[in-house]
Amino acid sequence: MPLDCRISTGSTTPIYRQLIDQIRLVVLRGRLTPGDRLPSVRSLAQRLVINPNTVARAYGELARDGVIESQQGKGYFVATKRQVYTRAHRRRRLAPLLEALVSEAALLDFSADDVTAALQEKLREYGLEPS
Amino acid sequence: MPLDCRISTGSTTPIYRQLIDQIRLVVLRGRLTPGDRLPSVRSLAQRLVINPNTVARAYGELARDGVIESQQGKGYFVATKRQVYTRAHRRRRLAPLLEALVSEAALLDFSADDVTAALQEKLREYGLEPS
Amino acid sequence: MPLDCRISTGSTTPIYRQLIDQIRLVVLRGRLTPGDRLPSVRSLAQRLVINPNTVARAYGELARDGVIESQQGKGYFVATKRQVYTRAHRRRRLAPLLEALVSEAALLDFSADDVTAALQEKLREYGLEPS
Amino acid sequence: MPLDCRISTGSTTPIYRQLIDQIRLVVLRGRLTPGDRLPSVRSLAQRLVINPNTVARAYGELARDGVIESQQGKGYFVATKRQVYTRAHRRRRLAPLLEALVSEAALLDFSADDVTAALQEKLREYGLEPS
DNA sequence: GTGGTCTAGACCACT
DNA sequence: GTGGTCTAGACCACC
Repeated sequence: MPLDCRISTGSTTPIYRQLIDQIRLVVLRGRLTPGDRLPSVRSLAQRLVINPNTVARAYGELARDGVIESQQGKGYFVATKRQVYTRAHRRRRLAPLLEALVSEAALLDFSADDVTAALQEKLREYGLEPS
Repeated sequence: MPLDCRISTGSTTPIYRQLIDQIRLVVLRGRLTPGDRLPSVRSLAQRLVINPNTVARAYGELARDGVIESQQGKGYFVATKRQVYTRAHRRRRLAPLLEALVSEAALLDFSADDVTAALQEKLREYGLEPS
Repeated sequence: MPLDCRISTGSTTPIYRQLIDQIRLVVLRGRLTPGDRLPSVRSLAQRLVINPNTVARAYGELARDGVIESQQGKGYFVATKRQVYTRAHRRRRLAPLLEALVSEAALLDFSADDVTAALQEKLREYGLEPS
Repeated sequence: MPLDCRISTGSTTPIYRQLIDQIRLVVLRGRLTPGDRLPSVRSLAQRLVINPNTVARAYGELARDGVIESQQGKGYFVATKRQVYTRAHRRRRLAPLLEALVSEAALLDFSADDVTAALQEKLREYGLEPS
């Protein structure tokens, strides 16, 4: 049972973004490993009852980011070389979100402990446990 | 030395948003206190070499949020009554930012400890110390 | 003790407006009756510690509206002919405020009973009792 | 027949405010339901013969208030989750409008009964019947 | 095609 | 002088 995605058409985040995020997570969690084949554009589109172009776009962007690779005529596969981001790159991507969170928290007069506690809870939700 | 703002026109975050964030912080830090007058729309625009409409938009949104107040023909002033929010309201406003942070952190394969450490650092930057 | 006004300089409503409203009310309530003399511009300004121009402006607008009358060299007096507004005029002035109230109440999902009850309370605050 | 708005350019209330009020009402009355698409900024501007920026401003403020939501590249849609306010919050938002109404009514020498009757009428106009 | 931002400049009302 | 509104037109990002 490879890749069970759940799409909500009513959401404000576009479908192709939902696909991208879910596939990235599936790969990250190791439920699909390097070399595994993804469902074909058409089959996934049919299963999720969405436009094949939308799936194609998600696959395309994932390929551009090096998460998956296309093999002409065969389909898309999880990339063999795992994407390695530099520490700096990863921090740079996280920074604005961290900034937004803390700035809003400060404005709302949350204490440092409140924010930290809320973060722990949300991390657990995402399966990220402290060591 | 009233309200030294720094605007980067090259940034992806729009100018009016940069203004809003900086003014919110200045008020939060107490460098401008209730009743203090802000620079006039036109003078600030001239100083930052941006369009007065852009400043007006930032001021307008801050006023809608209750951070500052306008007095016709006199200018903008830091709001006298500080906004009071309910616990539920505050959590509801923080939630999407927390969600965005952790979801991106998971995608980037950060450990729970990494995120927590980064949060602590940013909290300190904002003057929020753990008790 | 004629005309005890209370001015709040911190308020967002300009001082001259506060003066106008308070004097209108005092006349309306009959605490100053037609022919009564108002404090001189300079004495009232001194008492309230505000700019004489502000008092002059308030008096001027009240005179323009026919609430008070100036007698050259003698001072300002409550108008002898009481302003008579037509029913239509008065309703026209109240209408937009009524519209604003009910429209916001509807948006906030208040019941008709809630709004009516809140109105009764506020009317009592202003000394307007139902017959 | 989607969203018939009527704009009066002669009115003292700004166009963008008229738009906001009318759209709020249309949503409230259920003539547009959650998920429904609003006319595009440019098409509505063209239809009403006003500047697109004016429509954009109205849409933008409605979005900030959570009445509608924007989906990049797709358009504006009636918000799916209806805003939930606390009792205290709702009363706080209604208070200044109530104050304005009663204060003006007192100034115009309306009786408590007059104001109450006028309120009942307007409430009925908005479909709010007393229980 | 859609919304989002910014500029330039005009006119008004208020103080 | 101040803020408030509106117009005209440009450029970008996203879908």
